[in-house]
This record gives sequence, structure tokens and C-alpha cells, in this order.
Amino acid sequence: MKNSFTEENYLKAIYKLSERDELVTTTDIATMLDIRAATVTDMLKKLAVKKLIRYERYKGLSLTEKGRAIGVKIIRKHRLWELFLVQKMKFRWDEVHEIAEQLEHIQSDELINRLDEMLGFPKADPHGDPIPDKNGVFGKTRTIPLSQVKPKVVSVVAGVIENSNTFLQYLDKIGIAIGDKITIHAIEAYDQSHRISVNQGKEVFISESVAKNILVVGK
Amino acid sequence: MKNSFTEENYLKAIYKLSERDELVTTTDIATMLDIRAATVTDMLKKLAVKKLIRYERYKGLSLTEKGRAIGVKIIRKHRLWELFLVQKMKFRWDEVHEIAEQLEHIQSDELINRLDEMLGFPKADPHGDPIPDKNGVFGKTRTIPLSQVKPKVVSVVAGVIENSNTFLQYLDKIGIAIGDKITIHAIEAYDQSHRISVNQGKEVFISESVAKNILVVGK
DNA sequence: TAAAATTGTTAGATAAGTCTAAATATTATG
DNA sequence: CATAATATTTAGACTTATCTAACAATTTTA
Repeated sequence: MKNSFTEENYLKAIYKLSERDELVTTTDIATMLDIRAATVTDMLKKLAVKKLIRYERYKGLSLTEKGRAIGVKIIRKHRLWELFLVQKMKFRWDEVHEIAEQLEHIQSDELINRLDEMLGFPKADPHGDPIPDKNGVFGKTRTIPLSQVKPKVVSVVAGVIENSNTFLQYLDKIGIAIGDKITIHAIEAYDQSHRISVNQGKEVFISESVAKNILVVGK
Repeated sequence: MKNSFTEENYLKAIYKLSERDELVTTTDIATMLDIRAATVTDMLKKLAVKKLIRYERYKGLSLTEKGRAIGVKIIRKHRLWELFLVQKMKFRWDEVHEIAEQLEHIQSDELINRLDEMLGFPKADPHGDPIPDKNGVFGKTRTIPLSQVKPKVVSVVAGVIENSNTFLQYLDKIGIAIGDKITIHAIEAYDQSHRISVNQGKEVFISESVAKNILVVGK
């Protein structure tokens, strides 16, 4: 058990890529981790030896159960820490990612389970991304972009698609956060911009692209 | 800024050793970190290049201001995290060291300062060790071993000297924790064992060596 | 104070994780 | 379908942190 950070980061990246596509490629991983493909190839061999992935030269790879479990666990820890930072330490949701990148590698099942409990066994992190339970199982709350909600229907913000700091800060500025109730009053025909209100408050305008990037709980 | 863990651990160890003796030796560090002296020598050269220590071959070393600042900061983080784990996450004081060894390397001044605030700017960790403030300054609460307190005087537990898990668990078992008020009722002449009460409660016996290892606030 | 013991350093090796450059598969295209 | 483009792997090198073995300096002690 040496510096398990690197290995954990690979497995997390591979898990995330697996969500889109079962078969993951060397280049995808290299891109996500911002390292060279040659480096990835080396690591893949090591992960395969440890039975964390199934890997065949030139053929892509997939996670084994063991590998998946580690990947999911890192994601669980990352998201619980993010929520902790926002709810208990009063950070804004656009400030927590980097710190959680570090905290996700802390080894202590006991700690992470107590954190889970302290936060009330939450289902989603401050960005709306789902948090798996201690067995690695994701509850399945369906979310849809705000842009697909009909006018006059009240919906609840569950997360975002675009996850950049600038976008999150923008939402912060116009006063939209997870859990807020949004009502669409009208959609401008010429540019599809939305006139909405947040928690029955005063109305604000958001562009179509913003509406597409806000996730709300679907029915 | 690569894997700063190792460097931080050296500086923390050197700082702790400096507290006893300004001039620190290669072997002391090797012993504390449980690595070979040859390895330490290599690292000392690197730390000297970075101006974190003053080092001369065969002559021992001392921390520069820069090096001291890092060492103290790691200690501050370690102790704040320990207190957090005990006070907020309900761990026992003998369970927190290992987790804090990991958490002390999390890089975020903002986080550590908020933790400090959340805990009420504490002066000592769950073992009674002093916590430096954000400028690296230690408040100076004088502590003395319980064995030096006179009978009938009420004193407050501030920490321990011996820091082993077995000792901490023993204290836990007989019901002694930081902040408890202890009164010595009598000291047996033949073996110096102490008959004491905790928080005005029922009396317990502790051996002389235990009394020597409990620190109380001195006047 | 000279020999013995201890402490510290140097030299050379290893493992992890990364790189670049070159070679080889696979996939796409004219 | 042959070749060009792209993706992947191999080979060789570097850095960090560690080790062991051998050597050197310092300290202790007889």
C-alpha cells in the first residue's frame, strides 16, 4: 500500500468514463488526467496485474468489480466531503472541488461513514451529483434540464451539467442554489431566454444555455 | 510543488526534535520517521538547498524561519483535525492520531482557519498538546504532572505525557478525560499510588507512573 | 591519546510515476 | 483496399524517496 493516490485517481477517472461508455480508451484517460498516453499504458498494465481492470493491448479496458468498488468509493468520498464543506464549513459550491480532490484520498471508512451520517445520508452533492451509499449503490433520482420544464410548473434545482467555477459563481450571483424552487413564467420566442422566479421571489432572466445547464428533479 | 507529504513530515519531525534540542541530528530524524540515516542525509541536502534548514555535514542541523513555519503549520493542522474528530465526529482520543496524520497534509488555509473558528480557537488538542495560532504562535499554558499536585487541591486535566493508545484507552476506561477536575485524596506511602476522584465522583486508584503521565493545568 | 564504538555520508540500486521519441496497431478515407 | 491519419505501445530516460553496503568523521573510552 504505497502512494495510493495515483491509483485511486486512475480508477476514479476510469469509472467516470465508464458511465458514458463501458469500453474506455487509453487516450480518454490521458485526456481526463492530463498526462501522456504512454504513461497511461504503463499504469494500465499495473492495474491489470492487480485485477482492478480487464485490459488487452490495443483493445481498451473495463473495470473489474474490485476496480469499480474503489472508483465509486473515491467518488462517494469526494462528494460527501464537498457537501460537508458547503453545509458545515460554509464554503460556496464553486470553492470546494479542489479541497475535496485532496480529502477524497483520506483512508478511514469510519470517518466517511460518520460524515455520511452527520450529513443525513444525503443523495446528492452541492453540484447535484449523486452520492453512492456505503455499498457503492446510487439512488436513482431522475433529473432533467430546466429547459425541458413547462412554464408555470414549479421544479426543484437538483444540480448542474456545466460544472465550471464561472457558471457556479454566476448562479450564486443571481441567487440560484440546490433545493431552490424555480418557476418558469415565460420563454422569449426570439432567443429562448427564460423569465423565471426563484422561491416565489423576484423574477430574473436566464439565457437558454443557462436553462440547459441547470438540472431539476424530474417526475 | 510535488509530493509535499514527505517534506512536510521531515519538517514536522525536525520541529518536534528542535523543541528538546535546538541542534537536531540525522539519527534522531531517522529514528523518529523510522527510515535509514542514509535516506535522511539525502533529504537534508535537499531541504538545505530549499533554505528550509541550516545544515552542515557532520554538524547537525536547525530549522530556518521558513522551515519552522511549515513544521508548526503541520502540527497546527494535525492538532486541529484531532480535536475536530473528537469533538465533532465523536471519535475517542486514542482513535484520531492516524487519521490526523493524513488530514494534516490537506492544503487549504481557508479550511484550517474555519476549522479553528468552528472549534472556538482552541488552545490544546485532545491529548493536551498545545495548538499554535495561525501565525504559528503557541499560547503558553503551563502544565505539570498530576504527581506534583498536593492532596486536596482540585486540578484540571490538560493532557498526557505518555501518548500510547494503551495508556489513552486506560484513561478512558477509568473515566479520565481532558477538562476533568481531579482531586487527590491520599498518596499511599509504600508505593506512591494515588487515591483520587474525578469530577467529585467516586474514588479510583492510579499508580504513581500514571499520575506522572497525566498533565494538569499548573498555577 | 589511540583504539573502539558510534554516527554520518557517499555510492550505487530499486520502485513508482512521469516524460519524449520511435515503433506498431487500428481505423478512416480517397 | 492501400495509404494516410490516429491511437496505442515500447524503449529509454528522469525524479523522488527509499534501501544496503562501504567508507569517513566524530565521540567515547580504556
